[in-house]
Amino acid sequence: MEQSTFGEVNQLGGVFVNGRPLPNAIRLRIVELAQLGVRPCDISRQLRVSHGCVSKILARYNETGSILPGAIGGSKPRVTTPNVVKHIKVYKERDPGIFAWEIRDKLLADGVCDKYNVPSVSSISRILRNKIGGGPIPQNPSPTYETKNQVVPCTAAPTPIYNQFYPYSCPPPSMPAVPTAQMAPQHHTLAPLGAARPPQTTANCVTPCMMRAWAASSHSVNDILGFRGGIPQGMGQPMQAENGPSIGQNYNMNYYSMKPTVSPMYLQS
DNA sequence: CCCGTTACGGTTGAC
DNA sequence: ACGTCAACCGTAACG
Repeated sequence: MEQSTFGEVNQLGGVFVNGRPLPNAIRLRIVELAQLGVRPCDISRQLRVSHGCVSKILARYNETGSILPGAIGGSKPRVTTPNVVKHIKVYKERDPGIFAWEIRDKLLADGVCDKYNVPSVSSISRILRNKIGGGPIPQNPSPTYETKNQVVPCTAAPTPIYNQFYPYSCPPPSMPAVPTAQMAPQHHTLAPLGAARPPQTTANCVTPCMMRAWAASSHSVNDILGFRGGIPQGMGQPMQAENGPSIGQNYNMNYYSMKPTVSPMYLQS
């Protein structure tokens, strides 16, 4: 976008792009160094990444097994699925005077939704207004009124907690002014840093990234690995899918063709 | 000195 | 087409 895409320089002399994740190669290097026993403070200095960032990336890796950043932007998955709308419609038809909060309770009671994915009262009202045409109904007497900070992790029946594919977007792992020698390619067989990581189950195992499982950003894989035709940019060697149990396994190769137009932040002006 | 946490200014993408 | 919103980002600073 703007010239700021070229990056800023932090106190350690490292280059970063404000608001954007660090390149994958550096994230990977952070984890690798940590596994070699390098202290976080030394990693920070060596890679010229703030210690807070090192701490965050390592903590996340320990927790989720993934080095990748979370999905930026987007919205949570819709809770007003056709099924939910259908039920709301039925409730409204059966009892035209029903309150939105009553519908909400009913959705819970009937098992249509659970507490995590039940629409908010305002959402229900909007559904009634927009999709059913029932006009606004009172939300008033609701003690459970909530429209904000509604956590909707999609735990309803068969919905997986984690995305099948790593959904995150990330710039390609190339970064000017960072010595590529420091990002010397490794054979990535990273083990968990701690004991907290759940075991990997299959070669295609989904790394449990709790953060944003809903945003299946279609350009994520290209972005994540910086793949253009299969060669990761900024990496000395291609990162193969079979690399280790924890770094490359989140991606489905089919993703590569989903959205050819990626935004390589570190390559564009 | 080390490191976990968080305010801040920023980007992103679905709605 | 565009604005809003809520997610995420890394840095810097604090404790």
